[in-house]
Amino acid sequence: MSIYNRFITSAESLVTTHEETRAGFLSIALEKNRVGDPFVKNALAFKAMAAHTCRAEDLLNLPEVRPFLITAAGLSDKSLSYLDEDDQTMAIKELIDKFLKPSGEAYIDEATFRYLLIKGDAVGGAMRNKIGVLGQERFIRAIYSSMSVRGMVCDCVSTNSKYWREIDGNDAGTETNVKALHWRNTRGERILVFNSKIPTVNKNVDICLFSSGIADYDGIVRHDERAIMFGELKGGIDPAGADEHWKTGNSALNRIRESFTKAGYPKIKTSFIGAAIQHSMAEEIYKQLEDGTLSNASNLTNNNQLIEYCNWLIEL
Amino acid sequence: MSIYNRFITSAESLVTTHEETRAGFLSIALEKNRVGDPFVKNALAFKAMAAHTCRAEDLLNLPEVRPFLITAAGLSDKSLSYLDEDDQTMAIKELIDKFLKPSGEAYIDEATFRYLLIKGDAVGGAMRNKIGVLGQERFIRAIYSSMSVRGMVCDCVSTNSKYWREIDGNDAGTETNVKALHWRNTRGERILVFNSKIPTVNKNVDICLFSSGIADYDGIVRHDERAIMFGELKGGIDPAGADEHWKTGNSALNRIRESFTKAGYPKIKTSFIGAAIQHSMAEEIYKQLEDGTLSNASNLTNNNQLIEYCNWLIEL
DNA sequence: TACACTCGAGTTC
DNA sequence: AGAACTCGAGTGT
Repeated sequence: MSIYNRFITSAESLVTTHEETRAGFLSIALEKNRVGDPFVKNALAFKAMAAHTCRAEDLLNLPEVRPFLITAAGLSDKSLSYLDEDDQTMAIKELIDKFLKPSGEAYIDEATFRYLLIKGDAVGGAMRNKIGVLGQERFIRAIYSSMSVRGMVCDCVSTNSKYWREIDGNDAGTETNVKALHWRNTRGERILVFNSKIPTVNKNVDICLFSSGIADYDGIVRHDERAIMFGELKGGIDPAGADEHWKTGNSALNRIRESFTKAGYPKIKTSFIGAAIQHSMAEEIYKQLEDGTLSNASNLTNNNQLIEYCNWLIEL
Repeated sequence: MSIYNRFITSAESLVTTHEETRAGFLSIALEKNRVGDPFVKNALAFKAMAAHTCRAEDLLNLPEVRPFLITAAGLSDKSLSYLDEDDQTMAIKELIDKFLKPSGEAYIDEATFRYLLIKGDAVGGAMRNKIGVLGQERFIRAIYSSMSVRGMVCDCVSTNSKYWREIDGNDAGTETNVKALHWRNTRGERILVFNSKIPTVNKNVDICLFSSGIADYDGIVRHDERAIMFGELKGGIDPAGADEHWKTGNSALNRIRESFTKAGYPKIKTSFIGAAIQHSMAEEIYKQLEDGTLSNASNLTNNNQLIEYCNWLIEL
């Protein structure tokens, strides 16, 4: 089977360049500084609130700093879903006994420092979500760009709205908060839905293409017979995570194929877009493209490949 | 096909209990405090080193604080592999101009706070590695326990040594830094290797069982004909990560099966041990146990299941 | 030494 | 409310 994407000429052509990796890490650093800002402010606020206390134990009498202390005690917000009030109180007491008291007069600094260390992990988590969102936006800009060249009209519905509006690809920001896009190609109307739970798979899917008009958008994900293509999109640039996330994506794609085959639609198309692609996984992707397991793919950081992918997607 | 593990009576029996999840998150918090300690100390040391400076720019004249500033600028150690000296210097200058100067006299606190935020992400990373190691140790203790009941003798080679020594399962700490175990069962000698790259798969595998004596240990991973079973071990307890990591593990296991089938050994056994198992993935695991795709499995937090798994492993 | 392992910090559906 | 999405912070082979 020949590969649809003219810019995938070999497994190697899928691999991310060093320069793209570098650029990715630099932009992460910049963004991380911004995301961290509120926590720096919180730390300063805590210092002010605690300034009039004399000893570590006094902090227990300030209910307004309890959330701060819970964090300083090493508890992530995530963990709080599994811990009750007593667990949290116990953690705070441990913090005071094992770390704040021993630091003597510097107990406020000690608490502040520990708060920041723990919130640093939180900043990392928030960043990872943001990186994913930025990847989707990059993909959507490529779609607009491909459509713009053809003079196509595209409608959009946002994550935070129920109304469709026509997109002007030149407007800044139109790639943010996109829940779904709609357009018309030579074969009919198409709706591309992002991050949606597909009942047949019982899992969320990054990219979901259906044959549908806007009027049928509600509940379209239940119409297996209208489903055309599903795709996984991985926006991260870390080479160390590349194979890890490809393995996850590959399992997710297999679940999609198995579910749709079982539901009587074995011809469902699948595709993969990744920003971090390493040699070894590129070989696997290339093989899957050759044997038809994957219908298309692209390196998100390779514009030619990405636009070619979008051209294919739009005309599917 | 019937399931080897008597304590896997249904998909449900694989699912992790809330109490185990709670305990896991609590122990993460405790450990995180310990791992964070050195960074708190670094922060204090920086404050002392910078105390005699008057303005943010003065920090540029202190070469010994450059690594500290690189971190404060938002650059992870990981990212440094992709960034050159100039990139790093540029990041530091951004830090000074955008964050330190605007904070006026508080520039030392500002730098310290940002350092801690970034290192907090590092602490998180180190923790995740540690959690993985603790999972392996828990598994090894179960193996010792199972052997101890049978009065079996077990030899061990550490990650940091080339010499085998006999294990006394009652000695504390013998489960740490284990690279491989050796024992003899009714069918012959067995060596269980941890975290080893298997040439045939060209990937690292968590648990690798071979038919081999100690004398043949070197290079045993190249002997496909001696390979008996490969397993994935996931020590994390976060329910939110459970399906994610099962997908990864499932892909890894598929690669093992495919590689060994291609190499002429289609009967290679595979297994999965996970600490965080959710309902939906439990169904998939259970199905794979029923149809023989997986030879065995266990929830790492369920002692009956785990011991039963070890009994099976030891006698394979 | 390049490559791929560890896993949970967030968020969203 | 519960399940599963985002991805890179470490580490080791």
